[in-house]
Amino acid sequence: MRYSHQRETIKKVVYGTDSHPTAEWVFRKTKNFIPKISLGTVYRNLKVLAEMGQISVINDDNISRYDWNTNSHNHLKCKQCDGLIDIQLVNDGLISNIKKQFKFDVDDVEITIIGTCSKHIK
Amino acid sequence: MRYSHQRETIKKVVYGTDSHPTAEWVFRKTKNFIPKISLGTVYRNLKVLAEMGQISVINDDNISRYDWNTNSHNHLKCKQCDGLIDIQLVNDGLISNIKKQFKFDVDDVEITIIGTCSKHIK
DNA sequence: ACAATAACTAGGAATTATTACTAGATAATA
DNA sequence: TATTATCTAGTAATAATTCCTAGTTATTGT
Repeated sequence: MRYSHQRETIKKVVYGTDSHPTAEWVFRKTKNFIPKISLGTVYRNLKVLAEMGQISVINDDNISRYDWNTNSHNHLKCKQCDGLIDIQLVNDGLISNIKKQFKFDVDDVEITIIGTCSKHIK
Repeated sequence: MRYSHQRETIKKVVYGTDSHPTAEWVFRKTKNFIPKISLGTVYRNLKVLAEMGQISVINDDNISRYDWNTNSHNHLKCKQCDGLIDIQLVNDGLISNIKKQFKFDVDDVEITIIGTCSKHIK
């Protein structure tokens, strides 16, 4: 893996937000630093960063969003503003339970809680 | 909403499997009954069936899959065979907890457990 | 039963997100 | 500094899904 200015900049952009941005958003932001960067470069580098474990990918409504937070965590998803909020739920016992009950080797537990965030509750 | 042979057939196809099929799969199966059905019709009707609450939509790796089971339930997703297995986890207290802790009105809790199913564990 | 009509369909074009390709640019190395 | 393997910009291709339109069909009133 060779150093690349593009990849470093893309990484900084993702690390600079909590908004779980899409590739398109990362592309627009990165253009502020590298105006001639191409969308394909953004996609390719988001993918390699994810493969290297430096960012994580979130699957949201059939589009990919990216997250600097690679620790296993969960999300509150607001239907009103479409925002994703990070939370940390403790699943003590859940994993070992699943393993016993279903003979299923657990790698990760994805929990997304859909609803309405405080901004939209009167 | 008018009766339509196509829609009824599509619904029966979805209700006839536990495999959480994609639109493409439903299209192929439905063609056995209505050879001239078009993919657009399948997509449109899957969407209206979901809007009517008669089927549910699962977002899996950026493609939509459909499920006759509209009760809130959870999934085990096997990385090896790409299968989805229905399970029912009890989240006693989780919802009210989230509501208190984050002032967030919960509509649904989506839990997908990623890993390896029994078929692939030696 | 029949005509009127609003909703539905097939077929194909359009759109959106993403990946693939390629000629030229650039980081690493000796 | 020359070599070279990796990377990028730009663009074409692909995949999933939605949109559009002329023709078809279920429904309703007569």
